[in-house]
Amino acid sequence: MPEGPLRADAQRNRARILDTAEAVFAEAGPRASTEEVARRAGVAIGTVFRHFPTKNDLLAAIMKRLLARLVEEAGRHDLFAFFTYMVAQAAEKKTVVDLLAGSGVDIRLPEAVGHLSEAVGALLDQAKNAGTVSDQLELPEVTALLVSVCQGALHGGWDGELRTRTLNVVFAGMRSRT
Amino acid sequence: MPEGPLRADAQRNRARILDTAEAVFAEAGPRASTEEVARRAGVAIGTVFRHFPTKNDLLAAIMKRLLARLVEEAGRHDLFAFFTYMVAQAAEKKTVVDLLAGSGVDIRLPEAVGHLSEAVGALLDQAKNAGTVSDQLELPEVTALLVSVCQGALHGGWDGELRTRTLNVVFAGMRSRT
DNA sequence: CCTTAAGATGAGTGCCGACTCGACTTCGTA
DNA sequence: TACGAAGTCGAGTCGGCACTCATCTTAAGG
Repeated sequence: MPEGPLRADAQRNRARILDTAEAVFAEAGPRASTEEVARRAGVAIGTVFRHFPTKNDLLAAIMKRLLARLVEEAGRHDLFAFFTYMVAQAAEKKTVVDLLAGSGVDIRLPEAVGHLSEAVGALLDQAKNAGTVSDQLELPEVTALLVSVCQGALHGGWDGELRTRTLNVVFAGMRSRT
Repeated sequence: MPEGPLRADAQRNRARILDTAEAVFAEAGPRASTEEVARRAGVAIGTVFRHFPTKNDLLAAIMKRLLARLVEEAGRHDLFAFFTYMVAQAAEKKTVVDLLAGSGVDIRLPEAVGHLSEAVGALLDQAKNAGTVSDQLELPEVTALLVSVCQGALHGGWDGELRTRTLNVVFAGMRSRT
């Protein structure tokens, strides 16, 4: 497996596979078969395995992209808006949440997750300075709440109304000093 | 498959299988194999399938027991204590939470879940009357929060400290009127 | 063009886990 | 104790899925 730059068609296929896989796993979770991904990407199964030697590699690649996007997105929101954004995304990203939590598949993306933590940490500091959250609030519980609420939204299939009501309770909790 | 009362040895095996399965699935989640359950219960695989014709039947039976226990437990706590109790249990009950959320396996236990909802509803009313939560707080978001926090605790593997801090934020949110 | 190595293909392999079934064992009863 | 029905056993079947590899195709430098 030479390391040089990919041939044009290989680049195209790789991108296609990544996009398709993201969609497939978002719909069906990490249990979806690699063959389904290949089929919907319009390539042979062997091609998928050429680019991503194991299914985990494929999942890891998707995760990395998604996390990078989230970090970027964090820069565009304040803490509350980012919570709302992530919960809204959760329903469409079964896999992200599942994997962020480590269920089923073993993937280690310490750096990628670390970057997201840092981003949330920045939002938290900013919110503290603005006085919109209690200054006793710390990163660990913020992260814990974020993951929790995403999981809940994901598995519970909340509608817009319930989502708002639930987030409002959490936000109220983050504002109030204990 | 006659319906009459079970033979003594069959009753023993059935109970053994249920207990073992609960432990196995609690440790490894619903992905654990039926054979593992049989092995650890000290019975042949065929025996498991005699009592529970499909794996889902087995999972459903476990869920029903667990939910019944939770409803009973709800009677012994107030709303906040019940939250705390459930989160503490979550780590040991991978399967309950997973299945409450419907991930992976399709099981419908409308009545059993309904009973749990009722029980939480009762705790909520009681808390409202006691003035320990906002009277604008409604059952749907309470349930959503409960499920979320259990999921979070389950997947995140919170330690005692973090668990307390996180729950305190949620409790503060439930107390404060929006 | 022509060459050639990177890449694509897809039938095939091996494994694992849910579920079956005919032979065997045990319980409960008379 | 003897008998039949209920229950147990576990090797075997079956399907699904991750992964392989010999063969064919095509991009890209000369």
